[in-house]
Amino acid sequence: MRRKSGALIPLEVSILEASAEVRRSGQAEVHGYELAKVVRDLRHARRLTAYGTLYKALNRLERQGYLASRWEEPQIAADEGRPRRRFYRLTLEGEIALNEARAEARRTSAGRAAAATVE
Amino acid sequence: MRRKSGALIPLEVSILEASAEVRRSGQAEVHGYELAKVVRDLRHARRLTAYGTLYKALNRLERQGYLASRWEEPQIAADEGRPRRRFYRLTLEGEIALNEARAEARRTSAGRAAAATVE
DNA sequence: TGACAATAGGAAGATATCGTCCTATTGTCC
DNA sequence: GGACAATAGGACGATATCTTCCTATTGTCA
Repeated sequence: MRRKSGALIPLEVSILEASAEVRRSGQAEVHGYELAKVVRDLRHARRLTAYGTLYKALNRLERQGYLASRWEEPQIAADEGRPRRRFYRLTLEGEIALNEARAEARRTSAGRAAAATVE
Repeated sequence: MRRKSGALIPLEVSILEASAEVRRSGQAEVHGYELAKVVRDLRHARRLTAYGTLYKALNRLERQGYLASRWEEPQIAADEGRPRRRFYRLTLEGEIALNEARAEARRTSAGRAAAATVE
């Protein structure tokens, strides 16, 4: 797939959506692994087995400035006996991009609906 | 498999063997994942895909006092960007047990050889 | 429109450790 | 010797993140 400059692909929108969702529920940050679950639910059971896909998307979003990340304190992960997590949070730019994507989706579906009616 | 009280099973002998081997090469400790490779080599390419088997054996050996373990400093794993390791080292008891197992193996193979010659 | 280039997606593996569940094997006791 | 109980073994999944390699799709430009 080649990227239409500046546009977000569906998976990326889902990720931003999930980040916003998580924050709305009172959590400032999410780690990738948990995000995977939320995204999986948002896209209703589309399995997303390949975590590589998600982590690559997270990287892209961070490079674009839509997400910011920080690594968990090593001691905490050690205390809880699990691998270290990397936490992501939605940035202001990310929020704006998400809103634009939503608006765009509305326009498109409206257009599609109109077209469907006309046909 | 039921354990003959006090006896070591082949995998456990291999583990102790590998630990001794590693130490001989100047390394005081090994972590499980690396040990898996050494053991895999000792038992020539017997794949040992199931790490669960190895970690369970490590646990048994530690409970029996043949191995001692310590966890890596969380910061080091973090700095190197990988999961935390658990290091094992052969104890004195472990060394003794290993020597006994070796002697036992010699006796058995000698017995087998003799039997084979007689037959 | 058709070719090409760019890149997203998916599979799979690396890095580490551990838990659960079921099966297979073996020692022991009668 | 055969039944039973104990437990080792293996498959698989959880926890987390990331890399590599190949394929599929899509935007763009001629």
